[in-house]
Amino acid sequence: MKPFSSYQNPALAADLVVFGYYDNTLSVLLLNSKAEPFKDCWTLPGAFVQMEETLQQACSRILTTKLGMDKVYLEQLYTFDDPQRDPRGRVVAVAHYALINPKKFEVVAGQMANDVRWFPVKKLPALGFDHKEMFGVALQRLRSKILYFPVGFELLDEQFTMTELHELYECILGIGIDRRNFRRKILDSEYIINTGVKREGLQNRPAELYKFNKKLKRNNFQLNIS
Amino acid sequence: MKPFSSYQNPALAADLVVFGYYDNTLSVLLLNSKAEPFKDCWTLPGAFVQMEETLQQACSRILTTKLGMDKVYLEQLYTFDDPQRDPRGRVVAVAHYALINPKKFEVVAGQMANDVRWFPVKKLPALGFDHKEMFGVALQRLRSKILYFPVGFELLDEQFTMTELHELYECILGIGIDRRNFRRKILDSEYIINTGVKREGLQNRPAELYKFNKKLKRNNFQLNIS
DNA sequence: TCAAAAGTGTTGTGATTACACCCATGG
DNA sequence: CCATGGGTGTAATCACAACACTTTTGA
Repeated sequence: MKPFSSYQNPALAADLVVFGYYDNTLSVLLLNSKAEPFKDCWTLPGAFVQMEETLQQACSRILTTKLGMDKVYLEQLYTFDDPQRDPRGRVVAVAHYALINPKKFEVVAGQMANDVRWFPVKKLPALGFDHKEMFGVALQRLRSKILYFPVGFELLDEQFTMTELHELYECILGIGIDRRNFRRKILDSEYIINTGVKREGLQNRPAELYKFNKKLKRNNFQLNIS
Repeated sequence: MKPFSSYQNPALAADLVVFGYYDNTLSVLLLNSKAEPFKDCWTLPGAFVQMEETLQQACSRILTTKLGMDKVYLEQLYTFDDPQRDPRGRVVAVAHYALINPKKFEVVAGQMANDVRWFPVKKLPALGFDHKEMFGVALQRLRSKILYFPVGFELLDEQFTMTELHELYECILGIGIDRRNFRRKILDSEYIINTGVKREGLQNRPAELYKFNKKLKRNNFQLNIS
């Protein structure tokens, strides 16, 4: 049995939903493609998977070369396989999502794209391919994951205030959460540590700064939303 | 940009973790492969995805031609992409799991396999490729899914007793669940309907038979385990 | 002293757990 | 009448939701 030479295989792509959080807004990175079939359309960043690389490596390659990012939180989402999803031919795409802190990277348009921009998730333009669907799956996954796993820390600075974390959760989930109940829940979970440092220099009471408790075993957290 | 002819693509496979439930045991269907590289080894059923077919269709093809099954519950799990996972060459495999009622099908070994057998999940043999890992992901997914979605009904007969459903949950989750609390929870969720019929002929009190309430909107169920 | 955001506890309610006895049937 | 599994209710506990006032700072 030698299917590797005798059969034709679909092309394999890795596509990325890159989430970033700034100005109290959750955003997604989109490319304005230079090439057909979605020229001048916004699309998710993606690339064909090479014979010798893993999906993770393909994603890293996209992040590094096209976007100037590295070492980010990355998770596989779902594989999209509609034979018609790419007008150029059969492409099976494995969707991933990444979480980054936009402050840490300067986004640069690579050779493939005219333009790379952050779009607030509530103001997305029309997307090419089946990328709207990929985005939907990614947002859903992020929303459910943040309830039982501390993914939020990937989006914030090393140190952050309780209010910043609180606003991040409200923003991602799209709901209001009682401030005191949120604080208690988070502190009880022991996912964060008080650094003892305070954020000074504002014209109101200085907020305590926290950091993520990296030593924590998982399964210790379940946020139920109000 | 014409990557479809100019680049070589990895082979794409669909692999299946087929769960069945009988004799109070959750089992998985394995093939004893006739072909290298895992001749006389147990493996999960799988096939290469053809250019014109979807992953779902590839799975159906496996289920129909190799196993004589059709129209079963099927869900995509995860895509396995380690370049070394198949000694024959680069194969990216999209793992799925299926739920079937073994009573409804007669398992037949297709031309690819010497032998097709059900193995209780607690007594699995060594598996070829990375199929142990695929199985692990599948079991984990089934366990978490059954807590908020009525997948259990795919494994039982059309009509079933509360005790049968209870035992199924205990078996899949591998824990004991209080009988009265389970009953209350399930009935409150309205996922099942009392048919009014009873299972007669046993030498004890006849049990009421229930069926799945197919009209129910989702999101109405959250089983918390004791 | 004022504005603006940070910090803090309590109480009512609803859900979950733990638990034991009676019922219906066939042999 | 007995063995077997089927069916039922309640009380204690816990977790969550709702809620308002005080503190600290800079201007």
